[in-house]
Amino acid sequence: MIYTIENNIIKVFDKTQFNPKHILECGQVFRFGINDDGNYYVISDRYKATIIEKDDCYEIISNNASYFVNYFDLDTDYNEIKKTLSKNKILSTMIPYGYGIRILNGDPYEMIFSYIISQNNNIKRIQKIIEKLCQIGDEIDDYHAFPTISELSNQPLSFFESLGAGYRDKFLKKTADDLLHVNLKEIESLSTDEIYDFLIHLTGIGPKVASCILLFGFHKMDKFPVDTWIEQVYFNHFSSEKRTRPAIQKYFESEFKQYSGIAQQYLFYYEREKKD
DNA sequence: TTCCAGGCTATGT
DNA sequence: ACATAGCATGGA
Repeated sequence: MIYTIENNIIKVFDKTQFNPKHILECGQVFRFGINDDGNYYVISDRYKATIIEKDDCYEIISNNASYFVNYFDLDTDYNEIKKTLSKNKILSTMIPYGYGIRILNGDPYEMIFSYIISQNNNIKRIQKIIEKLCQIGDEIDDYHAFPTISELSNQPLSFFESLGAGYRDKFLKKTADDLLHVNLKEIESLSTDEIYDFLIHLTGIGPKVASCILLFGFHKMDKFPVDTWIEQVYFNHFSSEKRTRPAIQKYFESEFKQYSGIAQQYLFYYEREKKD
């Protein structure tokens, strides 16, 4: 996709494959919001970006332009991907609702803790719990960085209990301790199956959460996480054949292959958006 | 009051 | 290998 960088401002020139509402509200990220002036902002790891719409482009204003070029996956052409995915007639009717979706390159540690919190939970409450968790992160300008793994593992269980995370507090504490001496940079170089195996042995991570972390934290686009919304969209639009969630995941991954994760985001956004 | 939310762990068969 | 009870919290 075409973009330029000047004075730490990224200009994105193709509004047909970059839309902040679609990107941020399709469920892949939790630390975002809308400023008083109506512009979206997003915080990832230690960095913050604000997105402003101009006549011919979107401007991404941040404290680390190169970080956000990678974060927003700007070197990938999503119009080509949409063309391929549109061969599926059902999906092709849903893509227009979230035409500007892109898969973000989130920080693996942040994705792990965020998606442990997400299980059997709703997005508003997930966001509240994560923001509370971030109070112990570095203060930068008007926001907090996501806490480092040592900051997290230094906290007693009572800290996690104070987040209002419910029964997940013990999962968070145990995973923080287990990850303290793990270098995720080394994990990143493993195969998708090996990373999945590593993730699913952590406490509080099952098939769905592991798939989300692979997709949003390790950019493994062939993963198709199945939650209650996707289950709905499967039964309402794709098949009346009864399947378990793992079976639904296999069904979609064999249909959408290396672009499964992107297809999943279009479906998730479509299903949630029409209820708002 | 009951049901549900980006499901997982533990415990059965 | 597969099925299911129990789980913390808060909003509809």
